Amino acid sequence: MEMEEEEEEEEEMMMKKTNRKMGRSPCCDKEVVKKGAWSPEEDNILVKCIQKNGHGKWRSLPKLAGLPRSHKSCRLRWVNYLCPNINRGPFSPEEKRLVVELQRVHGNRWAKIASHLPGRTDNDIKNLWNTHLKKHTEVKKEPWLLFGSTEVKQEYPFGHHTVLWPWISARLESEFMLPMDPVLVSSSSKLKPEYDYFLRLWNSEIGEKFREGVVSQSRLSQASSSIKDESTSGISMHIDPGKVLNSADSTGKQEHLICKDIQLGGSDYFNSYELDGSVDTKTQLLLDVPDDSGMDFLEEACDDVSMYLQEPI
DNA sequence: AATTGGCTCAACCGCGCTCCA
DNA sequence: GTGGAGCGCGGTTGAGCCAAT
Repeated sequence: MEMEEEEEEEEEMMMKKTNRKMGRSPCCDKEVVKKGAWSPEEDNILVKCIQKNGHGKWRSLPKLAGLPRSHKSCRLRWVNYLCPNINRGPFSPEEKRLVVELQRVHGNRWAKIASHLPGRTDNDIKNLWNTHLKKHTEVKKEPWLLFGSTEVKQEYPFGHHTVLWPWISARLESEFMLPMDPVLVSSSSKLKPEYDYFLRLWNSEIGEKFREGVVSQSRLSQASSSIKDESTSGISMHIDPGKVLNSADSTGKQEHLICKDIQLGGSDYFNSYELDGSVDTKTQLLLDVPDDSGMDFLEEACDDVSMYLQEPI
């Protein structure tokens, strides 16, 4: 049995070497392969084969397992269904909210989104989006449309503006990733216009108070259960002086951003950052956005947050 | 009871990227 | 530099299920 497998592996190696020189071998897709739903027997064979040989060599796996399936089909079956890490339960409201926020940030990059949701596959998320969440596309594009909705009033009883914080946090988390790309660091002009706007919002008095925990933990938890706090300051940080990033603001002025490694307090998604340098406390600065930027709703959010911060806790 | 329409989700298809000879 | 192999990803399809008519 083992001898046979060794011979097969050797044959596989020989085929690989030969194919390098003789062009593409007949793809298994073109052979007679079984399509359609997988039977429990096939699942069993695939799982046993992967447990024995590991996954990664998808091309050779169908032959190894003796399955009349394409390597793509085998991979898909494992990745989307048989992998033991997969969470096959229904999506929680929190997961749905996260998918919506991440879709807003990343677009239809389902694999990227799935990487933020342990146990969920890109296919699951894609299906969730197409079947449940797509109808909210307009709201996704224009979050201020959430203002006043019954759902938001129920979920954000302390002010509908708070619905924006998870969204803003998600944007920041994503946008701050951009300068970490060496290409982008060396060419900040490639940064998206919105990037600077979100930085300034986060860098504002309001953002500062938000970070410092003026918005108390209890309220934060109601504003977004995605953001977990460990201390009264709301966010626990560790400074990494090695990560000093540059970005240009709308005037071309360079700001230095010190990226901090954040203790997430239970959330592995919402990283947070604090800005070092010229902290502009004027809320008006936030509103200095072109009319066609699509960010006008933030003006209302800023007003709401300002009023909110003055409310007794 | 039969039909229809909508919904869900597993699976397929094809494109594009990366690696390597 | 070029082209093939291998793989991952996103879009799409279609079978099965279920509720409404």
